Amino acid sequence: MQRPVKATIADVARMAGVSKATVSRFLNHRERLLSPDIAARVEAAVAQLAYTPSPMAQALSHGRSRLIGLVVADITNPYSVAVLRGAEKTCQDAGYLVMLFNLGNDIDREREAIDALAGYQVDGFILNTLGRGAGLVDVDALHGKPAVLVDRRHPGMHTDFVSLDNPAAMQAACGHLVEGGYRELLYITEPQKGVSSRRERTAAFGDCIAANEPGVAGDVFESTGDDSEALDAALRALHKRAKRGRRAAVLAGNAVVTLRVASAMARLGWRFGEELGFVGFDDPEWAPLIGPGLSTIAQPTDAIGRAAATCLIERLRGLEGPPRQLLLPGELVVRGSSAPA
Amino acid sequence: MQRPVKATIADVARMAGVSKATVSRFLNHRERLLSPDIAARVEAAVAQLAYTPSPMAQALSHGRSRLIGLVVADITNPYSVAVLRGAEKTCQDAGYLVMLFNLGNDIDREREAIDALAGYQVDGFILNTLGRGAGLVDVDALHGKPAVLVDRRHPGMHTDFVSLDNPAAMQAACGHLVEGGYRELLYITEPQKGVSSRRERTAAFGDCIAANEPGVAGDVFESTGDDSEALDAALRALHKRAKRGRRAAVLAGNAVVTLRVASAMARLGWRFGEELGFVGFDDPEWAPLIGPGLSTIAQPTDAIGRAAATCLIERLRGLEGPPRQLLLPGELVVRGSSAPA
DNA sequence: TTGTATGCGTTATCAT
DNA sequence: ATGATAACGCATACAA
Repeated sequence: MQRPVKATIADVARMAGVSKATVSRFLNHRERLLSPDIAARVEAAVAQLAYTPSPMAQALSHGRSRLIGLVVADITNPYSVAVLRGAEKTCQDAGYLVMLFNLGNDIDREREAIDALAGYQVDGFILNTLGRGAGLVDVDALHGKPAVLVDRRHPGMHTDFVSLDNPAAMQAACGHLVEGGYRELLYITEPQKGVSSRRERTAAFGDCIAANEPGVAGDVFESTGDDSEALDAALRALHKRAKRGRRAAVLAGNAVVTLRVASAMARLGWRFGEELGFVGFDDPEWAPLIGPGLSTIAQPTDAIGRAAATCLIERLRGLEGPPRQLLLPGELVVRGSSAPA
Repeated sequence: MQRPVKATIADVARMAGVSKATVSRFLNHRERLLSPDIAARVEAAVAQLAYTPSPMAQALSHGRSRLIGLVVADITNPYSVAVLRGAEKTCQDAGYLVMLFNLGNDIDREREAIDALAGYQVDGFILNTLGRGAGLVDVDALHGKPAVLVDRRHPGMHTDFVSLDNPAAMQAACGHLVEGGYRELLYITEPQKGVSSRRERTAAFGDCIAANEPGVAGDVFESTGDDSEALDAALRALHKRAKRGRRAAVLAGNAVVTLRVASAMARLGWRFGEELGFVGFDDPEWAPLIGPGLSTIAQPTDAIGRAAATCLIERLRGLEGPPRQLLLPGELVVRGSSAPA
């Protein structure tokens, strides 16, 4: 005796003895008066049939799908997942569903992702992609739909942008180390390529060093996943400089680099906070468990995701105006790895 | 001079000088002969206009959306994300897009998630949920669409099921510890409640102990996130038993528990492989970095995700037959935490 | 083989 | 205030 087929607007109309148009109006334009008795009848029918409009049909007709396309460069990245989580929740709460497209670090598929998502009439995009490469989207590849960029800017695409306040975060990290007596700093980042967040952090690191010269010296090392020898060598060189009476510390550009550095320290038999100080961007759950605990810059990932979704939804509701930038503050989490002398 | 509006089948038909039906046939039923010249004209028009059918319209008309609904209990869980990654990739490769719904551990929203997804006409479901609670879906809540369960079975819902081979994995872990000379085993799991995978692992642990009695003794402890004292006490009790000349080891039911145990060990000032041996389910990236390295049972998460998606897509292609079970083998990764005497 | 007409479930534009 | 009807973009019986 079950109704496996969902009730349609026609069913409701028939049961209420009115036209489909009336039912539609009841649902969408409650403000406009409809005679109370008719409204009551429609309401009853809707309740009885447990009627819910088909989002697909709505999308086809009215243009809006209540779908948001989320493109992420690499879902393996815990940062991306953390952001995704906040964004998805906010979308859900606002009645939007998320369509996910993972690029798997295939930088050239960005355009493909946008197009696939646009095919499903998504109302807007949240983009956490590299912002470079062959598949790079120009602003009008978005099919006229609004987008918000997360963590990484795209050259020439001026849309809303949400990210960590990289300069402030880097300054907090550097300041903390300098205060702790560290004088030789090495910033280790993934290859910058064109990725805006990496460049911003590296630039901010340079600014911090410049501001503390000549007492403090700094260097930058680009680490790739496949050359642990180079990383070890860089750490040894840093340590050698420390030997001349200047304490040395490493700054890691993200959690992936932090992991590499931790592995290198294990290989070298060194301890965080002893041979080398350490502060890393991102605050993974395992940071407290490595050696004396890793000091970190915790990103407000959840807030970033929520802000991105909120930003987009505001645009979908018609908010006009120039592109906005939301730069959220990071939080310095002090643990043993950056212990002062 | 750009065309911001996507070409429709009508545009193609007009340009080719044929009817929409002919275009549709050209796209969907290439096998049926259409006169070569007409086919050529349609093909040219399609290419020229860069025409792509609207999946939404197709879904509305033809019923199929090429959308797959993915419901996950908690996207914070790295296991879920790892599975999601494999599944999403396989779906993409098969031309399906993934709609994501995260329950955020709100066990009662499962039904809501299914309904929301079904509203968008998803062709099928991949479910990595708890399988209990008020919102539990019965088999016909799926609106007649196929589903595949991942990691957790649902009582009374017989659909395809993909998961780690829990008994074999537990046996490998226990066997390894017993061989290494460990005699007092403690299995620490999240509260089992009704979750099938937790129950299976606990049961398998019991079987392993039984098979090794009386030489080996085992106990089970349910750990919640908010009572570290209880966990510490359990570890102390275990260690006390070890003192009587029987080496003791902990088995952790998943990565979350592993993290809790590692914190506890740090609090107690104990070292893995010394005071207590250790093997944990799941192989997080940081496992090598905790103490002498944590021995683990690595789950083939990517393969599980791929298998789940493949399973579902086969059903979508019409595969009939009784529900299938895919039990994938785990891999014992030996590190320092389970060093023999 | 190809074209015409209809339906999928809604919303919106007209009348009434 | 309400109802008929035409889109929306596509697929498919049916007619030719």
